[in-house]
Amino acid sequence: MPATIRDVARESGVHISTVSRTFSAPHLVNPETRSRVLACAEHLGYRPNRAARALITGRTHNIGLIVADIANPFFPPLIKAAESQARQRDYHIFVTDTNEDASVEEDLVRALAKQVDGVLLCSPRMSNSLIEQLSREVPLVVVNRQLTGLPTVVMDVAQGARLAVDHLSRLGHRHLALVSGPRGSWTSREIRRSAMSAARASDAELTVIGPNQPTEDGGMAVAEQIVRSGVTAVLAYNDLMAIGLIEGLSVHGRRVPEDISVVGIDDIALSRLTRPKLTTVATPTAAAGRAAVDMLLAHGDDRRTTAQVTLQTELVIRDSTGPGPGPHSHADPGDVVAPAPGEVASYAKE
Amino acid sequence: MPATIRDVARESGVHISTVSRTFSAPHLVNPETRSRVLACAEHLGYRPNRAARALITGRTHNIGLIVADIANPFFPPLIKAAESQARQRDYHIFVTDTNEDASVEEDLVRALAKQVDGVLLCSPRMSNSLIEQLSREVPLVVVNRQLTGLPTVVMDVAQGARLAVDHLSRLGHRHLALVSGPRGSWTSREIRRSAMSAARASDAELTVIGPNQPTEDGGMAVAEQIVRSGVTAVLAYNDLMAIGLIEGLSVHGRRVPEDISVVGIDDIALSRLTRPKLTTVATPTAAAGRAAVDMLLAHGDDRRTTAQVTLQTELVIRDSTGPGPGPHSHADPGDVVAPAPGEVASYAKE
DNA sequence: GACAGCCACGCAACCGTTTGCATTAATTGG
DNA sequence: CCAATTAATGCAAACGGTTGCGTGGCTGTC
Repeated sequence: MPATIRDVARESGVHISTVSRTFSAPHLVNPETRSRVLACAEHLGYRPNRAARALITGRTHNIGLIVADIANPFFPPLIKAAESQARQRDYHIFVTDTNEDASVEEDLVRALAKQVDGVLLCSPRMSNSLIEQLSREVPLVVVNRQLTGLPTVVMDVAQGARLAVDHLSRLGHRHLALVSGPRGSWTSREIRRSAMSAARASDAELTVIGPNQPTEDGGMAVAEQIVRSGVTAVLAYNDLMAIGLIEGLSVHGRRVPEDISVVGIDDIALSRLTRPKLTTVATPTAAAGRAAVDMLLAHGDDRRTTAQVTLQTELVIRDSTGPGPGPHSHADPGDVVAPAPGEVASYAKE
Repeated sequence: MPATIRDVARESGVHISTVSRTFSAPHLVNPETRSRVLACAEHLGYRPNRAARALITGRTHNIGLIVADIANPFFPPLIKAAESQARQRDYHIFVTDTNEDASVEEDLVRALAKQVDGVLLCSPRMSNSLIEQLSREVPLVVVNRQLTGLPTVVMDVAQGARLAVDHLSRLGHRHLALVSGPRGSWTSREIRRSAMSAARASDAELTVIGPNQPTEDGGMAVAEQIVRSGVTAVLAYNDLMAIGLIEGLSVHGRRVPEDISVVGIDDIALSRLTRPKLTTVATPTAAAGRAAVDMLLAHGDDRRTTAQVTLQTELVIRDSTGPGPGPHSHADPGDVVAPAPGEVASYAKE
């Protein structure tokens, strides 16, 4: 039913190869002929069939994007940024969702492999070795996990976690808890590692609780443990969990930040709208989406370029953190000064 | 590089057509041969090339899904449901985002048309006539807009708006405002129509404010107008706006629900987590996603089946609505009883 | 024992494009 | 004025599958 290249060729009295060239190599065809062909194409409503083109060129002009959970507000800005970046280069994005299930990731990559030119793997839960194996079947860019030998883009969550712990300890909190994320998350391990060393450096105690589901419910579910543990400040794996946790704490009669301080990570739009407004570590998700697309499209066919991008994070101090029972540390001249509420403390990329 | 059907044929000593049949029509090939072919295919890591298959069968096994804004939490549950429904039938979903811009919708449909078997058009902002025109170029299922002659799935927001207005008027509110949605939204028109008639029926006054951007910012932006208008209760186009509005009202020193009651629409996950928890009209988004996929895949090639599905909505009463200045209407025996907070009032589909 | 029928499989055309090569016409240089 | 370029187009072989049709061998029937 839809017009094919042959219809256009017949209508404009040239060979199909000429029609093909008017679209894919216009400089090779006489301007006069070209405009005639274009007119016919327009008139017939002709649009090149991408499947057929893909068959011969080997490029589908599609990109796969696999995220753990579309419903997690962390991802949509990343997706939108990737989409608009891709669209600019005449690519389309295939978004899919694994429901936080490591075992479906593999299937999805394989299913996508044949109909895309590459896959953006965001926040993978599967093993490094499996990722490496898959990267031999289809070009891969990994987001939110560092992996040698593959192009990756990560947020500097270690820096963010350090900022958060420093902020809490400077407020006088000596007993902290870390509510960690899902099993298999590189980000969660990274946060844990960095938070522990930061706590040690400022002589605070850090209890790790997890792994947990990275959702509101996951945060709510640990509220009781937090209360029992007696800590006065919590760093959560992400904002969603922090928000769920605050809700759970209120059920147990604890107020934030008066009784317990809570810090999230991600700075999703929502964190500005809850009460109290959430103190959190802002991660540049849109930039990550753009970078990932750029990296995938950059190395045309040589798979050797394996750039590793690290994006910096910032601590955004809002209303969910307050003074703890310990002594405030008055900032020394040489010390990093905690910014006023609502402002932003950022460190340059190392 | 990747194995093709010919490699498998060579390795297993049969013709390519036999290999093809082992995958697309297994009953036509001898079980013994079949298992040999399957073994070779497995061994070579062969996976059929969907682009090539699409070329001859005319079916890509892909579905396009166009939404106004992925970052609006209303959509992710719909997307996830559509994805999982599609996956069950060996289809993939292409998600794209129009940034609430009517003019990019057309381009996206056309761009998708050639690489999908059909498009799910969610919450379109473009004109009916354009939709009809596009539906002749690619099978379309329209979600969140009623349109004769095309398969559609809509939520019964008219019913929802009526429930909301009745709820408010029963609480004693006589001056209501409707914060409407974006230009071009069928849902917004529908809500407006129904809310106005419900207000008239219960002798309340209804001020319409809009059109507005359907986001938190959009809600926040109308707070001042609401305050100036002197209304005591507001129905917002969606939860996001309701939440933004509540935030904006607090900036103007108004408390919800003590000073002003607010009702949202959608029942996004977030509406349970804000303070106060939002009273809202729950729309069955997941069911809509599933239904849309089913409808698209149902009518194989006959485009004549144009079922219209309407999904029922429910009023969920939480903490953002309270008594107004007017007299409470005590529920008559024959009246619909407002349910206890946290419960659900639902009407059967008409 | 010949014939109808069926089962498995091979053959080859086809889907809509791209692209290296051949062909023709027009242009340039010597 | 002819040979050598160059520009514009045609030709046909791919790309990786699917599918209608044909064929050979085997079984069962009378």
